[in-house]
Amino acid sequence: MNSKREILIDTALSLFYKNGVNSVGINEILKVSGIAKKTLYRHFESKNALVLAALKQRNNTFIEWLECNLCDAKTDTEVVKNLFNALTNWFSNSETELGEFRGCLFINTSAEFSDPSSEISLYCQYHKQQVRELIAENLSNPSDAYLDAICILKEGAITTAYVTNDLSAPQKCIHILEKF
Amino acid sequence: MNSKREILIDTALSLFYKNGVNSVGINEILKVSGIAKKTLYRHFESKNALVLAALKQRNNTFIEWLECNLCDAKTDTEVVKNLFNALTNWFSNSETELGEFRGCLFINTSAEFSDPSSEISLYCQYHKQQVRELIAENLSNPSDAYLDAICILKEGAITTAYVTNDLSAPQKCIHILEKF
DNA sequence: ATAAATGTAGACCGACCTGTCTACCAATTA
DNA sequence: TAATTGGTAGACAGGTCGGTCTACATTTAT
Repeated sequence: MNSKREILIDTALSLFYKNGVNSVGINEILKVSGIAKKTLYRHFESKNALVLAALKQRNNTFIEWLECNLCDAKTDTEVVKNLFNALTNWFSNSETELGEFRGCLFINTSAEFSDPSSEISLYCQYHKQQVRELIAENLSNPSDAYLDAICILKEGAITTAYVTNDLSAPQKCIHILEKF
Repeated sequence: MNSKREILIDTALSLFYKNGVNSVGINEILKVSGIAKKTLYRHFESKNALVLAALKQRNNTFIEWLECNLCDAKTDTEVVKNLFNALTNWFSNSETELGEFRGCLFINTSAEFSDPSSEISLYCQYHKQQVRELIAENLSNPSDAYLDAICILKEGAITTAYVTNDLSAPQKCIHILEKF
């Protein structure tokens, strides 16, 4: 019976994403999930372990979501369009499985953890690699330069949308890549 | 005599940038700066006020630094080159006045403050506008699309460099913009 | 010289943090 | 039936948080 474990991860993830990892205490997660502290510490040896589990969950959800959005593209330009249209939907809260847009959890979490060699920072880095590989798999023989451009613009779109509240950033990225 | 005030801001800023705003306590700032708590609260009514002052200081430093890097450009492509070369220098810790690279303080701080209408989040947004305007001033009749491209790529370069540790991102941005 | 402002040192407040522990309950399994 | 497992509730420990306050020292201005 690992349903408690899953409830803990789901609750933690939604709170972490909404308010930031360091701003959410264990007790809040317990209160919201209605699970006892002892149970949490049977499943996770520390808060960091729970954070890591939540990041992994988010990574799975996100990769799956992105996969679905890219898979039906027939040309490279369609992949790009699908990718950035998907971002637009995410930013405007049309993708329920991703939750209310609050930037990228992995960027946000990296920002909170100053040690780049910590397990958590490394996992954030890993997530970005995963996304990059997924995009690469959906392109036909992409050059490194093209892939780099897509990925940098993707990060730029996420950051711009979140910090400056400009939801049109992904559409601008499509135009930029048209000329590439 | 506002030297104490300045010391507090400088100390707070360097700690905030290194470790994140929420991870740095008032007491740590006091210990490092060697200033009494009462003095801090005479100058600032709350920690948030100190955070805001530190952000303003960072904004000034950053804008000044960027201004110096852009001002001697003669063509638009030179402005772009100067901008992204400056980012490269920043990321590789060759710009002492910006401190050891730990991403963008304003992006990081936005990530920590979940309420987008808070004064702090709004100031982060303001900073990005300031940078955009500064870039615009150094370009000759730039189209909105061109300016958008530069700014999105800039955010992408910062985020990519920080999260995935790819210091070459700015140079890739130059190539992307060459084809624009 | 006197008064006001600015400073230091740090005790203290109530709240919250992660993590441990006791005590008890319910369900499954040998 | 007895024992094990997984659960609840929450006190507790040791520490940090932002912020207030007292008591005293030093500087500045009138």
